[in-house]
Amino acid sequence: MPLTLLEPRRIYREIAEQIAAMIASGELAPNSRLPSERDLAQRLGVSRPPVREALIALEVEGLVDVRIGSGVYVRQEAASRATTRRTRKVAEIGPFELLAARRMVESMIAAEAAKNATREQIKAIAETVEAIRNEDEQHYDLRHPADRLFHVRVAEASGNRALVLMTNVLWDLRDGSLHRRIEEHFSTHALRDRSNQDHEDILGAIRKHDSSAAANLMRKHLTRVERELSRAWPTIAESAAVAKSAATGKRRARIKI
Amino acid sequence: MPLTLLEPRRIYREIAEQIAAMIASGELAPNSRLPSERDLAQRLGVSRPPVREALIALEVEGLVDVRIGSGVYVRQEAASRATTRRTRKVAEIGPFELLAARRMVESMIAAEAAKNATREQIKAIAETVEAIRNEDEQHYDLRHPADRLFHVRVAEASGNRALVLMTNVLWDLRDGSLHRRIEEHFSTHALRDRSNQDHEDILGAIRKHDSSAAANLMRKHLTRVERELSRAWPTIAESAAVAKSAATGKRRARIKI
DNA sequence: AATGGTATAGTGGTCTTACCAATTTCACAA
DNA sequence: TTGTGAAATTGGTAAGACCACTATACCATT
Repeated sequence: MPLTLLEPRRIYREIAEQIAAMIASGELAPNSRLPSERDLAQRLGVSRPPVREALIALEVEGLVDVRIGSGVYVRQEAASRATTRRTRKVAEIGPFELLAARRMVESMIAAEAAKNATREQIKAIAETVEAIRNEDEQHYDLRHPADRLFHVRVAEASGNRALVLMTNVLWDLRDGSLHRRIEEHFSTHALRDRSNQDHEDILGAIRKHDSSAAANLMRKHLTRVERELSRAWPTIAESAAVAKSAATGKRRARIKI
Repeated sequence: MPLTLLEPRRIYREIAEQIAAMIASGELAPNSRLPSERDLAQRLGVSRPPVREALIALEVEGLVDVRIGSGVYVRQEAASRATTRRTRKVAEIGPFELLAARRMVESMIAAEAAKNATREQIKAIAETVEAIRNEDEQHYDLRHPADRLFHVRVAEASGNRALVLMTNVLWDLRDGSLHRRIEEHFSTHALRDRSNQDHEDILGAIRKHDSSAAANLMRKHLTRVERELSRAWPTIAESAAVAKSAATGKRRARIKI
């Protein structure tokens, strides 16, 4: 019998959720002022601290603007931001969906990097390739921050910080539970060695400023990862199914692979 | 004489900043436990509420994990997340840099949308085109949420939520002060009409499932916007220079156009 | 009439104290 | 050795108070 794993109720989250919903629905218009903290606390039947914490959470998310001595105001872009937030959280983006996106975005970035990379940037990329190799020989099993760093450095070589941000956001998507499970089952020496080879090839193309080669190699790299992941998928899915059955209700993982 | 516009000190931000720095520098390792709230408060010479607010801010940013009755723990991916956070905030990404990125990313997304769009998704895109036209005739001056919605809907038609997220993140970058100034000076009927025409053309290509045409039209659309922006740039830069001279110290806008 | 000062009420920021609920620890008993 | 339960620790919330800042209206001066 699958038990419903419940999460502790934290008032500040419920409050933040309510206010965010009101902003998303337009009930709270941009630039409008929220009730005072004391008012909100009284109306919600709670004390001030949780209300303040909720408002700070919304402030960090960029939904509201706190002006000392004046009040809390809804930001212009709050409504659309609330949407971004939901895309990120509501349904975890599966590994295949993510890899498809990365194949498109990162191959394009690699081409751009080959076009614009400076000597220093190429050197920085080479360092990460070296770091991954050394890491592998000793304790290859860790969560390889160097792998991410390689792709981020490539993006930096494009000279466009928006593209760097794209790369970081894509990699941040790997934090979900399913992705973590993959990390466990999907790290063997053989796979790592081939990835390292791919990285070196990409670095070579960037070094020669051959943008189409860089794009193709990056695409090939990610296609290969996808292929190997789909091969290993049955094993992973099995272990994931167990965890999945334990999660129910609101917490159910709505994962589209 | 340029005056330094001062911002109110908010203890919770200073605390959060300190802890985030310790995480980024590795001083606080992943999975390690932070001192208790009471300890932190005492060591920092403040009371508990500001400490809690700082921790909640870090929690919202995904840097730490709060476990009731146990303690506050540094998340695995905290270090790299801190980097993403910095890319986003440290230096505002300028309009030309952003447009360059959008040209690459969104044209690719448009191609993908043309490939995979369903009838419903095409209809949804058509609705936004219509909405923009109606909006223009009445009060064209507002911040056109429909424009953003058009591009988001196109991304949704790609069938890949990671690409939707990319689009949203790119548009969220337009919140900075400089971008806001642009909105003011860069909205004329003529420009709007041409954008609407572009949108209709893109919609047409997607409808025909002509992916290369969709990509080309999207690229053309953004290239045109960039061209017209660079034409209007002197006026905008002038008004921006005034505001810039008022911002000093930590708040200086490090804008790379 | 315009300007600058001032009083006052409202608001967010912080502090203090206290208690609750969940977790963890650990000594003690079976 | 293995449970078991009480105590200590930790985060969550409540209540009340005070401070600093903002906004507004009013008053005095120019």
